Amino acid sequence: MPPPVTGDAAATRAALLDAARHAFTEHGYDHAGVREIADRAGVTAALVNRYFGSKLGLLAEVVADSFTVGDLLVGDRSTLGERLARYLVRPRSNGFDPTLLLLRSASSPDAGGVMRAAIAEQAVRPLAEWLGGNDARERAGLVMSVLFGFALSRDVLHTGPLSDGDAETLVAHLGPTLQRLMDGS
Amino acid sequence: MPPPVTGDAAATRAALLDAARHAFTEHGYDHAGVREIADRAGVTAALVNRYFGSKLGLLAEVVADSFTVGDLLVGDRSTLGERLARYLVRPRSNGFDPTLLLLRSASSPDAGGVMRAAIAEQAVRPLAEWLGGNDARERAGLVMSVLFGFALSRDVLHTGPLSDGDAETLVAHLGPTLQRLMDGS
DNA sequence: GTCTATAAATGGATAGAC
DNA sequence: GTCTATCCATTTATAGAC
Repeated sequence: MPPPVTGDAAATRAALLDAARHAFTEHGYDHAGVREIADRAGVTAALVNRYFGSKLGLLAEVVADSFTVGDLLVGDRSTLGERLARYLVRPRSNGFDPTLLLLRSASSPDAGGVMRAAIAEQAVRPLAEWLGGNDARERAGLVMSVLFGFALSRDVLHTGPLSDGDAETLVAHLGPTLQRLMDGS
Repeated sequence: MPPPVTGDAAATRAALLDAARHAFTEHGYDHAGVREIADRAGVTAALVNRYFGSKLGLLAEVVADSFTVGDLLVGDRSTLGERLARYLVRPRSNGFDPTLLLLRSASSPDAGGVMRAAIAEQAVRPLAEWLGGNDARERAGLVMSVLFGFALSRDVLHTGPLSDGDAETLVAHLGPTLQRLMDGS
């Protein structure tokens, strides 16, 4: 429900992108309709096709730069495990969340390919290079799988102990798990 | 493509259940059509409603006992981590796979509730009781999240290092990770 | 630039014949 | 018991008016 924009193509495009980020996060690609997205942006569905060609084109633009992990790879390396764990157990926001968007769209026949490519190029590969050492690609893949698995269990499957449990307890178990995977020990 | 069964209600029901297990595994609940399921069973779609009330009723019967973890919890506890890791990295079968069915159906608005309940009752809770000790529920939830995360990354996201990588390398990292989570150390 | 109207396809469910 | 025919809702995409 951003203020309805009228007459400005760039602003309308941006409003549609923002609405799509929210809708794809909330419902996943398949269950977010172009009508709902257009409504949130204050326009009609025809403009999705006009500006992005198709619903899939809209998704492609959304995920083009949504999964970069650069922000997480700063600071002391020996404490990254704990920092990742704290990032994981943070309260869910109700807006745009790339991880949730991924989990809820990955099994879509239409969106699957786009999502897979984005994760491989924007997350796993850069993390493997940053980690370095033996089995860097395998370790990077495993680290990402732990992040995805936790988010899936907590926010999609609503596994009680992970969504309601004590945050510090979870960090105490998750932090060392991630740190060891990254250190390769 | 089981041999088309005719005239026997029990056999037809069983054939539909088996076809549904395969179709839901392969495409997920939303993208497996009742027509496809009926075709695989050698009958027409009307019989799905006749025997299961609705497509969702068919799913409910499929998942009623599909996620029990009893089979995995046998043998020496100190080596369960490695055994779970070997189970995880096994070659994918092309038939019924409860984990894959879960991952591909969990974000469905229709099927989500059924899947969540099944995982909580058939997997997380029994595992927590089996583990015991401090933070048993949290540790059980985390163990399951690692299993799901790996399967998701390997079989849905097709993360290269996990699907193509050396099995022993993956077991060497995954085994201790799971063992420590279960031991709580 | 944006909208209305509609095309075209899909998918779950039901009625009734056999 | 099983099938055929049909209904009804939904969704993306397009044509053309304003």
